[in-house]
Amino acid sequence: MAKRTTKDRILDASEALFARDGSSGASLRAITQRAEVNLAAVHYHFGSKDYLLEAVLARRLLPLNDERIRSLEAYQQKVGRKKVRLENVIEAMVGPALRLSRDETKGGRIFMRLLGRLVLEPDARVQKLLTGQFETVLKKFEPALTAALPHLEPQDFFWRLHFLVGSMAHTMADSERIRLISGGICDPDDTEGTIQCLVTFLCGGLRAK
Amino acid sequence: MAKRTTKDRILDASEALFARDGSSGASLRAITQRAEVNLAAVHYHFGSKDYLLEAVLARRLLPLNDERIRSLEAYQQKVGRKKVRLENVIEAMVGPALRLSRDETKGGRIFMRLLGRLVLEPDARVQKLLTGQFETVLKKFEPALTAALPHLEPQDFFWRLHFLVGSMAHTMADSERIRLISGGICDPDDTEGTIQCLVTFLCGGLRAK
DNA sequence: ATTTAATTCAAACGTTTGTTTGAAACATAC
DNA sequence: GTATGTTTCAAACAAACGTTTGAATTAAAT
Repeated sequence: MAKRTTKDRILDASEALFARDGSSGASLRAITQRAEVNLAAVHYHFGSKDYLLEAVLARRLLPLNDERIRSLEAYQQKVGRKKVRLENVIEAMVGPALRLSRDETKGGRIFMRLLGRLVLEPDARVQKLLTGQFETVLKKFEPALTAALPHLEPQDFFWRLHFLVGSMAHTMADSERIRLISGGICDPDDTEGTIQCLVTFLCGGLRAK
Repeated sequence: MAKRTTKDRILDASEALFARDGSSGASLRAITQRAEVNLAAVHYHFGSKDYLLEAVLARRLLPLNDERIRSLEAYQQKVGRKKVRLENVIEAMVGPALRLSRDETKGGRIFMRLLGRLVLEPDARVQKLLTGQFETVLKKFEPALTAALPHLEPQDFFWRLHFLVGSMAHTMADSERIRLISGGICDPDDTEGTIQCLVTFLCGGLRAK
């Protein structure tokens, strides 16, 4: 049995506490205590609290965006020169993200909550990392999206993309509230059902009017 | 000229700094310095940092939800027994919120950024306040929404409401990113245009399939 | 076994944190 | 003008913060 290294234990504990208490609310003492690791280990392995946060993000985000792009390219290869279906493009975009948000072995809800919090944090380094990641994905998806939505003006196109991101982020980050407000009718643990429901909604909105 | 009281100055400064730095990232010293007020004034007027945050929220949220409910009731009175149009119901829900988010005399973007951050903060008192507010609004809107969307299963109904909240919250909280990713094509300062664009998208999504 | 590098540890550093205190300043009433 | 209640102020409190240090420990290499 491969034992978890000090570095991984710190990353796991940081992810959980940054998500719960915010990047300034979570203290290194609380993190190292949870990780059962010496306080100074953070600075030894990561350099500072800020670099630690970056490492927590990178560990999940880089594989996620790889997966998105791989999904899209796989679909594009499959359809060849035929017309792309909007549903499939959207699925390639939100599917991997939502699956990650429900995969507890990879941070799951915890990481998504953290991500949701960081989006509104104006820290320069964090913002650069996040928008950089998003732009990489957008660049890859834009041709397929415009091909599937030829009637949309550029202005509406970007606005609706913006709304899409909002729905997706909210669904990924806050998975228990839906259970509450629906009185138990909706089950966020049904990942594939949630994805399909979201894709339907988004495609309806993107195609509107 | 009515001069701003100490209490108001503290509320304004808190709103700005809580939004920028988070509820734990913003220190009372930074707040009182910005408000040009003595440090102890916070505890004299509000009791503690936590109660201060509550006061910042209540100042904006209570009037907003009053306005939403008033908008809906005004529309319901106008149409009488005739069939309600989905667009108008959604407008009554997201319109006041988005207008508030663009009204710089009432906190505007600053308050919305704060709100967006707090939604994911699991602090018990804050959560109770926020979900309580949302449930009040939902109770009022639910009949009109189900009337305008009779074909929707309860499960889909709540999921799509959830997606709606996500798009709305994201649009309110993060008004500059859209300018960036659209390369300047979209203008978040055009409040009514943004509202119409959002309402169209949401209604398309709500009606989908 | 000895040397070298990598990692862990307890303790302390100087700041900054939220909160409290008691006196000073102000306003309002008699 | 004296008295009363409200608001402001500078100063201090203990606690928690991120970070640094140098020795102790472990692992790897020779």
